[in-house]
Order: sequence, then structure tokens, then C-alpha cells
Amino acid sequence: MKGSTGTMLLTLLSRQPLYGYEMLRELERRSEGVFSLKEGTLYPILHSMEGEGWVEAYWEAVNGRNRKYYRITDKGGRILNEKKAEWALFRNAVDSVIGEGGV
Amino acid sequence: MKGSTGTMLLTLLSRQPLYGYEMLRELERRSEGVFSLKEGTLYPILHSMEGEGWVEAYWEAVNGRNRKYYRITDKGGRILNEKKAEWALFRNAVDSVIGEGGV
DNA sequence: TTTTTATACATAGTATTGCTATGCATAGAA
DNA sequence: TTCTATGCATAGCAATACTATGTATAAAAA
Repeated sequence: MKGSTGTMLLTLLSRQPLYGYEMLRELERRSEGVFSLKEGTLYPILHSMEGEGWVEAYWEAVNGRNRKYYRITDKGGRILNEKKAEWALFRNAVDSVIGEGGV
Repeated sequence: MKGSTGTMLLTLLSRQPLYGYEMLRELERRSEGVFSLKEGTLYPILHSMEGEGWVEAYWEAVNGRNRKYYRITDKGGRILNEKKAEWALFRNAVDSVIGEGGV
């Protein structure tokens, strides 16, 4: 795994607010087991994105447990669009280079 | 850029031996300008791949200039196949997570 | 003729990214 | 009462790629 983790996390949050632990399982499920982030990878990224103003956090107690939920901000939404475009460019460029149908 | 540089370089070398400077331009051309590696990125990768036994180097003088050509080894060919499979897995997983048609 | 540009390889230092390991704390199941 | 799952967090390390810089030569431009 290298790169686009932030893009994937922002995408998950663009659908609905999630808390960290939930993101780990959601990412694993949607990638069919390919991405199983560890907490040590996830939380620093979330803190960093919060510092950038891409996401906002709020605590909520559910079933007697404290969960820190994250929601995407307007700025985060704009960044997500940029990152998705970057990913498409990157992916297509790699495919052009390594693909059988290369120029 | 994050990751798959080695895969792309091995792919180029799987077609024909190339020297470093040539790889820079070839990568840029095939990716339509998306990847413009700098020497400071390329040469350490080549040295590392040589150390792993994925490529072999030999010097050749052409037009009065010394060029260090690299050719892919059998081992490098096997690694390339693995890396291509990894890339496909990674790419598809990212697309599953961020794609509109997500589960 | 001299300067600039392109060619050609190389290393040092730094930033980013993500991993492993570890710590703390609680709810629920065994 | 002990283990497992949940839940957030930081420290330290490894890999990756970038910037900056150095050396050297051929060809083109001034």
C-alpha cells in the first residue's frame, strides 16, 4: 500500500460520518481484504487530515462506549475531488506504461 | 508518485535493455508526461534492483559517450510478473473503495 | 571561441508515508 | 475472572521518492 489511503478514507467519510475503528473494518470490507490498515497507520492520518481542515471530529457515546466520529468538511470535499482526479491520472499512466497495449 | 516505479522500470527493461538517461525519457513519453523521474530518484532504484539481482548492468560506448545499460534478468522477469499482479490487485481495490459503483 | 544546453552517472540529505510495537481503557463473552 | 473485541493514541523504524548538488563531456549557440 502506498499513497491513496487518504483518498480512500475521505471517500468513506463523504458517504457518512464514521469513527476510526469503523473505518478500519469498512475499508477492509470494501477492498475485499486487500487493505487492512492498522490503528498505527490510521490515527496519524486522521489527525493530520483534521489539522488540514479536511475533516472534523466529535465525540459521541454509543452503548456506553466513547467514539470519536469524523465528518468531512467542505474543504475536504474539494480535496477529495482533486485526489480522485490525481488517482485516475496516476492509475492510467501506470497502466499505459506497464500495460500490454503500451505505445 | 507512490509505489510502482520499480514495476514500470522493469517493464521498460523487459522490452529491451536501456540506459538510465534513456529510461527517464522513455518513462515520461509512455506516461504522457505524468511521470518525470529525476536522476536522484532513478539511479538509487537501479542500483537497488541490481543488488537484488533483478537487473544486470554493462557499460557501452556509443558516439563517444559512456552509457551504462541495464538488462532484466530471469529473476527480474519473475519479480515483474509478481509486481504486475500486485499492481492489478491494488488498483482494483482502490477503485472498489473510491469508485462510484462501490458496494 | 566561449558559453550554454543536453547528455550521462552518482551521492547526500530530507520529507513523506506507512508499518510494527506498544500503551491505556472498557464492554461483553467464556 | 480471564480472554476477546472494541476503541483511541504515540514512539520508533523502514521504505520510498524528492531536492540539491557534484562530476564530466559533446554539441549547439552566441
